[in-house]
Amino acid sequence: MYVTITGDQTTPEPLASISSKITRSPTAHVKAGAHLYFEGDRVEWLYQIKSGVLRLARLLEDGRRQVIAFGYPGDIVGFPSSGRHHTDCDVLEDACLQPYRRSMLESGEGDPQLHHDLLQAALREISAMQDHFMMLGQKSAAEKVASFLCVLMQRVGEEVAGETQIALPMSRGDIADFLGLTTETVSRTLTQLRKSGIIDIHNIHTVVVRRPKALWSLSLGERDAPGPVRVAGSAL
Amino acid sequence: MYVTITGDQTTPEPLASISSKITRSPTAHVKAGAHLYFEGDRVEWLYQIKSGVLRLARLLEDGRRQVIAFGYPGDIVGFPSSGRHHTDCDVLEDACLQPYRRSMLESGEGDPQLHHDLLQAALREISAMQDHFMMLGQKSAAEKVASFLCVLMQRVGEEVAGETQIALPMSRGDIADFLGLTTETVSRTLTQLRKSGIIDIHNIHTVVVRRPKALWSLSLGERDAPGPVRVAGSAL
DNA sequence: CGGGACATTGAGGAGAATCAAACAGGGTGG
DNA sequence: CCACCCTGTTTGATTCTCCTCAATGTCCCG
Repeated sequence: MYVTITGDQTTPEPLASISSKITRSPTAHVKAGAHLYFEGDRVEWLYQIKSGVLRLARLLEDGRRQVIAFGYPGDIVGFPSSGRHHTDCDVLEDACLQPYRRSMLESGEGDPQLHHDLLQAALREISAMQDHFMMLGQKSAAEKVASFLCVLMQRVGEEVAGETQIALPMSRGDIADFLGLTTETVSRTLTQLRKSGIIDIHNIHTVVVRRPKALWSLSLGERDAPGPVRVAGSAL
Repeated sequence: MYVTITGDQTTPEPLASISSKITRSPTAHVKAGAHLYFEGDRVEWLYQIKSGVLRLARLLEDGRRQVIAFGYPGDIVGFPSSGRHHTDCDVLEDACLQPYRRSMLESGEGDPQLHHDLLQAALREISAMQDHFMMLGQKSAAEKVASFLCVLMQRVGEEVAGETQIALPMSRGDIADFLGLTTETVSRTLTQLRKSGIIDIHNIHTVVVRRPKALWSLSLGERDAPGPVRVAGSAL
């Protein structure tokens, strides 16, 4: 999952509908905390995520870390470069994965449809990463956090009592390293969104979007938030 | 071309050696200022750059721009997403391009070798973009500019009188929008590199690297620059 | 109940953006 | 051929966003 909010309403990351009927390996179940692979490992399998959440990250020797992407249902992870993994990947939330042999992507003998689908997934990946560049390079902290929440809302938001609820299985530090911010800035920004009545923080790992339009506006860098301000209770 | 300086000495972006013998279209020559395609255009062709420099960019409606990549010899541009271009592309320096039909990437009928090479290029693209994330999200202005110059040095540096000369066909604004900085910051950073004797600015479009090791150190965020400081003349 | 990891909040400062002004350089027209 | 202009670059002054450092708070798990 990348941050692909760019202004147009298009959803550039539709679920990859892999349509292979044959040579399907049994799905793998992995537990939170497990590592799928490390940078430099030889690539044997790609995985399509059926459920759960993964984290892909890259490290600099001085300790700085970039979270490259979060893997959500529908995403495919493990694209090889020169036959090797280029990120670390571990599990944030118990996941169910559909493995595909690397050869299905690179040669596709025996299943042209699967080969085609995996290739299309790689091309969508490139396009989504380009949008993510825009976010990393040009957006302010508030826009980044708002964009991040918007994407999650679209991808995995759950309707609860007429409002959209978002699970955040990752830590604030993960979000920070994903958006190019610090833990403190992410935390402060979320607090501000809460105080302005745009979101509600049910608990550390669950937020509720109260004013989706305002969140969307913020993600695009618009100053004023549309819609009525419904701050319940708080006299701040 | 992406900024792929991550600490290890590996060169993650070797020239793609497309080895097709058949169905080769004649090369196309395009002049500086020309547009190859726009965001949203239907993709008919991919291009491998034989000479010259291209610029790939994406715009936000409020005017902000992200330069996604510069296209240098060896690079392939035009990867489709849902059959369409996802960036604008224009020519910074007169270029010679080898076109490949989109179908050669997506189905590859008739030339499996070409199909394979284009796919590998797409996978290398993903990997290079991941490194670029690291740069955009985690590096300081000085590190970004130094990293940028290091990559250019490797890719297109010319040995002139024992020193490496780099051509910069793009504007400071282009560099800024590529690195997630402003024109002024890029300019100031280059000036600082000049004053510290690491580079020389022959003219606006040509810099000479005087102390490659120091530039490399800076790109990794190391405080002190190794090697003797040979500031000729200037008493600053 | 206590400990540890993570999150929030605060104060202060650094780095980059912004605003503004001078500067260079290349092309055009007189 | 030169003066002028236009665009892009450099430099300076100032502002402000976000980072850093530090303290406090909260939640989960043994």
